[in-house]
Amino acid sequence: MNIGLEKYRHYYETLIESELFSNVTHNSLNQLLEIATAQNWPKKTCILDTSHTLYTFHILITGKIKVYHFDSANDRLLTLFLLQDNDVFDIFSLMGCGTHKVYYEALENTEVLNIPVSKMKDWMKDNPLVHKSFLAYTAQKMNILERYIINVALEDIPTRLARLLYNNMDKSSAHYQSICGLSHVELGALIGTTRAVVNRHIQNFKEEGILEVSRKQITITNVKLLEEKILGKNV
Amino acid sequence: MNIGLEKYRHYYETLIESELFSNVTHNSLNQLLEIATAQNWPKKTCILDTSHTLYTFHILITGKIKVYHFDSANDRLLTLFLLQDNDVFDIFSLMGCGTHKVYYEALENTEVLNIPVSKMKDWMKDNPLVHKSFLAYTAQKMNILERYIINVALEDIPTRLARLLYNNMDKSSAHYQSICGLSHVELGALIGTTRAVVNRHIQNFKEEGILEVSRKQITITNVKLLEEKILGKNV
DNA sequence: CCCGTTTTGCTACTTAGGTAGCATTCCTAA
DNA sequence: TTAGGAATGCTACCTAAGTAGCAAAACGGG
Repeated sequence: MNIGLEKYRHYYETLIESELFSNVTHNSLNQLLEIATAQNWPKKTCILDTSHTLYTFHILITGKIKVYHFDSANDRLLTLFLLQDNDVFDIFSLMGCGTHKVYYEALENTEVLNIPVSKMKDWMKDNPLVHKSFLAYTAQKMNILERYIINVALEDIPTRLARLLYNNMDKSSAHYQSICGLSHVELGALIGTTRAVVNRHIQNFKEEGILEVSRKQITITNVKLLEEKILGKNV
Repeated sequence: MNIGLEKYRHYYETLIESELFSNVTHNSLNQLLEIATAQNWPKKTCILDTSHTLYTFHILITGKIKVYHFDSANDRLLTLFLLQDNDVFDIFSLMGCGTHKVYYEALENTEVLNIPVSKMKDWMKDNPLVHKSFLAYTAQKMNILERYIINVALEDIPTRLARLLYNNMDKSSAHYQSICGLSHVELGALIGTTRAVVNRHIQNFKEEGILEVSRKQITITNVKLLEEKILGKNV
């Protein structure tokens, strides 16, 4: 990797903390960084070429990336994952599962490491232990998907919306701000509906005193009521 | 394993053909069979105790098992997977992901191998290469889930139903029978709806000349029309 | 062979959610 | 500073899908 020592150290520190590379030797990690190139994806960068991730494996260092599917029949997006620090993509290309039709978009300024898939495969062959942590990682993602599908198939939109807000609530701050910076279109894509419907229910929540809104900003004012939305009215 | 030589050989032959154990030595495979106990699950056997799979890992030899979630709020089932030969469950318990709330039901007479999770973990430690094939296996399952969620979130029920029938169509036989032996309730659970709605659309398909029905038996009479249902009316 | 259970078919009703369209507010880049 | 584009709020409408309930048909164990 052709970069300054500081940057290099930054990447190294990030990877060493990742569970994916926890049982990799100092030496191997350096070898990984050797075959990687760093890249900056400014906010709104889109990867619409589905074959791109077929040949390049990515490690997300900082930032946020949306993985989504586009359905041309009814012109709608569905966000499958929000990737953050230490996420990697795409596992499928390492397995030779063939293309899967997903697109990527940077929701924030994002730093990624690029690694040619063939070289990544070689590196993994030299470091067979990583398969175990990659397996754990994949299982975790699969668990998220499983809950996702249960929500979409069996729960109504108020419940799904409430859960989305609840899970992304910043409990540390006193303000309980949730999913800052996402428009109603993005919220809709995250729960499998349209912006109009999201807006409708946000207005309802507002009337019920659950939250307050300003532009691209939702503040939960009554957490207890929000929890009730999720648990169902009978609880 | 305390069984006759023939049975043992049967299990051995089954496992050796599985992609999951393709790069395992003869010796290791025998060790695996040593710690396993065979069990027969008659049709309709249910595993409703979610902690069961937390302590016992299973390899499906022959038969068919439904993995499903139950939603008490609206009294509905959602089938997440149909497991067949050489499937294993549950990967999550090997990863220590904690319980995930799914139930199991044998849809046919089913032969499984039972292996205590702790012993399975030990065995995997001795055979680190299997992590790679388990990773590939999990990725494959995840891919199925991804398509599942896209279908449920973005497509209407006629399309989902058509796809289900199409994917399970027995193209080898001249009769194009689909998902034999499943009731409308089961079909509903497979696409995230209720039996009444499934029946409604099956009647529509029948009127359109796509299929014919008899009890627990659907025969596709016009594959081309069925394909059009999936691709959308504009194609 | 018969009785109870399961499966299926169908009617009628209700409603959540999708759609179209427009006006207002807010932001930002030229 | 301003023009154009996002983002939001809201109305009205429509339809797919969920629900309840019932009856006929088919099955299967005793």
